[in-house]
Amino acid sequence: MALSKAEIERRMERMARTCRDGGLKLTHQRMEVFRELAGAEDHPDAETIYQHVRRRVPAISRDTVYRTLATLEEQGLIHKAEILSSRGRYDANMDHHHHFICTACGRVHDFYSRTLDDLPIPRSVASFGRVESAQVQLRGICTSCAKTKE
Amino acid sequence: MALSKAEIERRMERMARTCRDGGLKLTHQRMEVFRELAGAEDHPDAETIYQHVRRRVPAISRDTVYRTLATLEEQGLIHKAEILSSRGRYDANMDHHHHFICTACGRVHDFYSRTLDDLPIPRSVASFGRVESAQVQLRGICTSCAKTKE
DNA sequence: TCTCTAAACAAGAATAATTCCGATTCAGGA
DNA sequence: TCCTGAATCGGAATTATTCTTGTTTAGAGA
Repeated sequence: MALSKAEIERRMERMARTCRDGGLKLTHQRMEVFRELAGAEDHPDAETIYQHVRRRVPAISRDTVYRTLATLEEQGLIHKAEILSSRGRYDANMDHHHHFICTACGRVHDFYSRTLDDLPIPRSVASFGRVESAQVQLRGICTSCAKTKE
Repeated sequence: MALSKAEIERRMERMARTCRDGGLKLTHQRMEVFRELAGAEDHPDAETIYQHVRRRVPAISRDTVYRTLATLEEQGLIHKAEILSSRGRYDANMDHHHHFICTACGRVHDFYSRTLDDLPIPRSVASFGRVESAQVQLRGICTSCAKTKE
């Protein structure tokens, strides 16, 4: 079940409005990168987006795709999923725990919660596959980053 | 509050036992990489671990650190946090949602849950900082990967 | 204890994702 | 239409990670 044309158009319009409000130019490239994501449901990566948009905008560069994705994320128009930083982070704490991630400095704090260890998984998820683990990720600003910002 | 010597030793012993059981050699390098993580609470990345271990084992190579971390993770002795794959994944769905991630193929499925949108955050987290968003990550094997494995 | 061998290691080259840089183009306001 | 700063292009640079080749070594067995 792909997204409806109407939904895509709604997203395109919101994007155009946000860009205008933010003083960002509505370039052909920017719109096509967003259109690609607005119609996708499979969380594509930058390279995939680049390859698809290139069919419509042959001269577009990878750099533009990367820059545009970063800009759109800043504007709150898209999400970048899963990645904390470009580096993997390791941890020898094998007790079941959850993470608080500071979006400013990238620091990760573990925390524990019996309630969160045993989350109610919606029945609909079963259609995706078998769940093997569940973890809560909190994002925010840590106390030391909050201090330095003031 | 650093980890107690006793806890570190407990982890070291478990590591030694696991290696022996798995037919893995207890090399100096392997033990020092694990010791570094066993005593750390800050989720260091591979480069940081390399720099620290190097002070004790000057000739160790980055490759060994990377290989050892992968081996330790396979053995269930450490966690690799946050990273799904090496590529960022993008998403124009800005409604609050959660993720089911297939650990075999890396595919990501969105799902929705009012209950999960409003998780009870433990009071202790407040000491880390201000929480701005909460998201549940489920990991497992998706139906299509489960099929091809049979 | 000594020997042997597969497993593990070191060093640096290779790869992959992403970002930077200098030159060029263009969106949108005047 | 003209102008200017923002955005783009193309390729080089950077960063994290993995691979390759030759060397070392843990630990099994004599």
